[in-house]
Amino acid sequence: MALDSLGDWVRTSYSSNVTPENDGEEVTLFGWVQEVRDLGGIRFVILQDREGTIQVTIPKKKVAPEVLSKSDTLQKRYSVGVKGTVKKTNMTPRGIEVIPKEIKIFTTATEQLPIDITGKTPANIEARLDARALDLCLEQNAAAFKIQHHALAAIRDFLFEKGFLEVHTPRIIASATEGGAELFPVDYFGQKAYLAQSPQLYKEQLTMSLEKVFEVGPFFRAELSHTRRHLSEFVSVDIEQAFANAEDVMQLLERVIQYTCKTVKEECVKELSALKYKVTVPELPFKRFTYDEILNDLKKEDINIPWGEDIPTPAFRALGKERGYYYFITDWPTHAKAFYIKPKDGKPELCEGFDLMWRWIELVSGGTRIADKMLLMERMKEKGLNPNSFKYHLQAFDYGMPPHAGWAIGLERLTMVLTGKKNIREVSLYPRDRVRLTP
RNA sequence: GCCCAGGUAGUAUAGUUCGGUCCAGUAUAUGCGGCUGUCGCCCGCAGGACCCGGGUCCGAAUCCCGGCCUGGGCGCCA
Repeated sequence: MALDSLGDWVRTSYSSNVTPENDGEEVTLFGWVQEVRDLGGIRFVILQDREGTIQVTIPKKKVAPEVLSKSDTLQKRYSVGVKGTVKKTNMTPRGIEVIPKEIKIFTTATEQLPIDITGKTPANIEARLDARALDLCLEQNAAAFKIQHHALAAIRDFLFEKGFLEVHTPRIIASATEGGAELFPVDYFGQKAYLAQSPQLYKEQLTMSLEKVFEVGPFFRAELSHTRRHLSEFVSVDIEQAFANAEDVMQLLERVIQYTCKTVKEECVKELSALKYKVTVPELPFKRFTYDEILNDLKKEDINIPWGEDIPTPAFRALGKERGYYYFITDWPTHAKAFYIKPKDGKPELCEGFDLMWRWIELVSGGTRIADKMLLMERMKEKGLNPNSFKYHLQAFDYGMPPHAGWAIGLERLTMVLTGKKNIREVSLYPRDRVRLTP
């Protein structure tokens, strides 16, 4: 088939911008054929673009022969341009249709698509991810990413307003940031290096100069996790603030979350409706429970966690909804948290780390950090880490490390909460997990 | 890494209990034909599948073993 070029055509409107008030006007639309319904003497072509769909109506005896013959060849997913006249009508849900004067076909598509794009026979997540580029052409599948965009924009707005600087730290590092989690090794000009699991140490160092920083970016964990809420590559929204403690950054966090929910609820009406999901804006302050309180509540449910152990997922599920959807857990046992979390003054078995939970999902973790070099080295040793491998980090503590605190939001997990998606792979464009490396 | 359940046309499913009724049914998609107001259009026709390897058996989609993959859960982790 002879394909058309863009030529001098310029889009005048997205589908959603055309309203009955444009009756009689000429528009140039770009997009894709979503569906062709041919009734014999009349043909309906549903044109889709990023913002929605619009009906192009072709009364076969009334349009120009070139338009008719072009429209004869149209198939699903052809990339097309339509120049035509807007007509007010009560025959379509939108109250308008477009009668074409000229149609351009830019590219074609295979006859048999790998997934059903009309939504009549929804595909499984696996088939969808294998054909992700096409999968995202479905409104309800793209919706989660539009919501993620607005959520991240809200977070950025809020942090900029509070005086945070956006920074970028290395993804390629020489040694483990935190110990614990498994790292992906990479070859760095013959040296052994790793993909970063977190910006933790760098963002802490930046508090002694830039004071309030945040970073949004991907991080990598080589864990063999097999759950609905783990990815090998995930996006973290990290902040770190000088001259602040856990309570300060918890207050910042709950406002960030509230503002984000409010923004998404207001700006993503169409997307939320496509997802059939409602976002509720949480009240402030979020409830705060200590680790001991959670353990006591679990005892009432006949779940006994020995003091000092991490709280397993089934225990969180058992706690039910009465805790509210968002809640903090504070006062964790020091040894259950990372080495850089500050033990409580006068009660060193507890620490100033916290988690923000959404029901049973850990959304955010954070805390007051240790600013004292000797104490930090002590904690490293207790965790079985060798302070020598952190010498570049530790030297920063010789130059006036301020008291500081911070947190990290798992962006995909937040997106799950904002979209109602139950599998984290739905809210990652091209998810990477233990077995999936493509597309 | 462990436990449970699975893997059937492009997609989604029925059939597996108790091997023969299944050269595998249905919907949707695709192709061809028809239809002037559809919007999950409708009608007719056509082609299209039992995850891979091995085993048992007269006979395997169905039973057994191994592998790979998927869903759910656990662990690890965040």
